[in-house]
Amino acid sequence: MRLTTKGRFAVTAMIDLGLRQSNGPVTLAAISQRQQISLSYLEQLFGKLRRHELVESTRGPGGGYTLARKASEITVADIIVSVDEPIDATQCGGKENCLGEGARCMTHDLWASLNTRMVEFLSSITLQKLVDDQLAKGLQVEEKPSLKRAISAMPVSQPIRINAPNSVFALGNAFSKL
Amino acid sequence: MRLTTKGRFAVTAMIDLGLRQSNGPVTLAAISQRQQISLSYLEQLFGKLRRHELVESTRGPGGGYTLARKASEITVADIIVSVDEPIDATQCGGKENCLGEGARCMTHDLWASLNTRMVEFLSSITLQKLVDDQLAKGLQVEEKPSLKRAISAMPVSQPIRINAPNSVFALGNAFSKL
DNA sequence: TACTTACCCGAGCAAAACAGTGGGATGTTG
DNA sequence: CAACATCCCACTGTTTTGCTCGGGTAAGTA
Repeated sequence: MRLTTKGRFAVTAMIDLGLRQSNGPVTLAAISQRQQISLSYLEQLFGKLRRHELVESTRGPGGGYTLARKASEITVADIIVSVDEPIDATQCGGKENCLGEGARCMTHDLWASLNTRMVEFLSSITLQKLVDDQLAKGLQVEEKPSLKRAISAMPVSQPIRINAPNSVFALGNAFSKL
Repeated sequence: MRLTTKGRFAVTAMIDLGLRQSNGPVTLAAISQRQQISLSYLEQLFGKLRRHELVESTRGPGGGYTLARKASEITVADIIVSVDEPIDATQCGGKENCLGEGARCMTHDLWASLNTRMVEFLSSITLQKLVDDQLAKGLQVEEKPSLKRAISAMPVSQPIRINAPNSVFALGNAFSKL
């Protein structure tokens, strides 16, 4: 489990998608504009997200991406491992007795447990939660009803624009040097 | 807050230090051998750890590094931010209204909260806890009493070698593909 | 059919980060 | 003094990041 800006981009894009997919597929071009992420980079990220079955794609005009399952069933951990993939934290290739004498290099057990704790933590945060946070923070999702294609079985879109507790920057300065 | 192998190296080295500093200063050369981390790389990491006042150095023969404060007062978050430093997760330089129209680019608040949650989590894990885990896992710290220098006010070394619940690899395979 | 939209895919590329090397300087001890 | 061990800086090679370009393919519209 690595944690880089790459994963952040992916999570940001997924939130954007979660916020707007109730109108039908969302194009990468739109996400690119709103979130200031290069289109080609988004394509690479979503290629991975699609291969990990977190999103589904629809080609052609009116197409774009939608979540492959409910936002409440997608976790931050899912997203991050999808784009950050491999990583072998143990650095000795997972071999036992990496230092001979049955010593086993410590990082083994150590990172095993720390890593699972990280994964557990990030698995406890669902995309739905992050989407709700954004809505609660006063973000407005502009309806774009100019859509020809009626997606089959469009789920009941959750109530939108729950303008709520302000304190927009309550945490914003808490890590100016992080 | 980034999370890479660099931070892992630092945490690993700090645990090694925490395990053995009761005998007096620990040399980087020794940590390098035990943990299989290049000496020069360790020097760089400990340079940062020292500048962040997590460790103290003693030069000359018999010298080495010791923890600057009790292991129970050093957290994983402390270590990681020391070596991983800067990172501006917001990508718009912390400016408000980064997209004009008072829109504020979402990543702002989002990463603020997710980041603080990460930091909170990693701050809840002390070095002492990790050291105890290692001891509990059956790691044996060989005493090296051939030490001439008696460090002033050597703290009472905690009981060592608490061979305890086995299950060494209970979690080890839980993330073969992480 | 032609045209547009939008996903798909690969090659490549500059900059940064990662991990390590080398050489030397400084300070401490015996 | 010599040995030790931190300190410090510059430099290297590899990987990852983040991005561009160029060309595909599938789906919808006229």
